[in-house]
Amino acid sequence: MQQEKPRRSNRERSDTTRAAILDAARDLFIAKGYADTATPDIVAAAGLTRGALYHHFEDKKALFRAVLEREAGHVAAAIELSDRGQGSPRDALLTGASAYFDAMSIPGRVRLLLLDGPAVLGVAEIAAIDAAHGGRTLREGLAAAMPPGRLDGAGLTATAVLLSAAFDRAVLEIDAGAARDPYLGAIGRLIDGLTGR
Amino acid sequence: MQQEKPRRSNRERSDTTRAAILDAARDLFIAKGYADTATPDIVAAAGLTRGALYHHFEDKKALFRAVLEREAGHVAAAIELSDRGQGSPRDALLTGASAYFDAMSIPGRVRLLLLDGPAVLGVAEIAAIDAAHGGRTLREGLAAAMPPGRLDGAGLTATAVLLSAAFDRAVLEIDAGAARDPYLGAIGRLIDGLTGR
DNA sequence: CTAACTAACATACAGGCTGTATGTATGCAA
DNA sequence: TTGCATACATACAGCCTGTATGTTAGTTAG
Repeated sequence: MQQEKPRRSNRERSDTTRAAILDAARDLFIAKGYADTATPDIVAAAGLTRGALYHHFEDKKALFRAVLEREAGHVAAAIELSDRGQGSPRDALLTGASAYFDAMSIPGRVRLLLLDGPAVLGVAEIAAIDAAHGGRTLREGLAAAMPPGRLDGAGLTATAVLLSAAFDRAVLEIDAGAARDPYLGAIGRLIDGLTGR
Repeated sequence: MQQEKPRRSNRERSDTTRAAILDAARDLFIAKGYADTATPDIVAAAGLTRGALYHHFEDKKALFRAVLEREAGHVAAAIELSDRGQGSPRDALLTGASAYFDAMSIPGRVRLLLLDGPAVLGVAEIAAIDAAHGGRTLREGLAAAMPPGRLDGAGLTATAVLLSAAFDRAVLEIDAGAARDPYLGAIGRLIDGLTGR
């Protein structure tokens, strides 16, 4: 019974352990929240020790940030993918909202991105994270759907931000057990009201 | 130099120390956040020891909850107070929004009620807290301002929840340094769109 | 090919924090 | 005034984070 020596390159080793730590951390952050998740538990779940964690990440918060960035990337990719529809600007907004609902219905994403994220990293950093992953789309979609010339840049930005907040709250409520249809309907009413029916 | 013996009743002692702990905790939770605030620091600021804290509160989270409830009460009271205007339902909504903006501009309230609160206590408990302090008003105000019969109960509730989310995000942005006017304007546009101009 | 260096971990340690258990003094009630 | 309960203070155990140090394996210079 000769043991198979892995003989992997350093790069491979780093990548796999990094991924293992990220996966385990994600699961535990989702299950118990950031504060109640201990680094010994994370590395135990990944079959490693805390030495590996602190070799790859500066501290627990940096690990959390890495988990969030990966998750935000997945959400952005899912929305991007659904963007092929070329209906009216109004329909494009509703399609995007629906895709956002779908993407955020993956268990744990609400907690990661909308609850623990802002509290642990602060609003500025969270805004930076999902701005880096395509936060422009909503503002542009809204600009396309609004009657032109009625809104200056600041007004448009503020409106897009508030609409995004409505999206977030909707997925929060749905995640907490609320029905999806009333919130998708309410989003539609908000959009229709803004774009002038 | 005879020392003046306080000779206070037990009830008095409890009330003052409870208040002292709540005050000190509020200041530190605001300044450093819930997670980075240590109970030794809280009681040191209050001139007491941890024994007093754990005598009056079950644990750190319960203390935080008590701080939040007091703060939510102040916000609700401020809004209630501004509610005397009996203009159109639409104006009443905008007046309420403005009052909410004012109330939440007290430093630290955004962090307490909108960032740390949901993350530490969970959305359900936060919802319960500000439902207990008059969360009905927005739904009722919206019902009065909307054209009647166009919305069932679930739709109205969802719309009110999303509008409330927009309020929250607006004060978050303003708290983070954004200008107030664009957001008050955006709120107005949302309301006008919902109520059919 | 090998010696030196470095990356990728594991192990050990120091400080701090939370929650609890225990001790003490003061108000209160019989 | 005697006994009990309330309002604290003090002491302790366990856990967690971040760092410092040790060890093994991969990489590179000569």
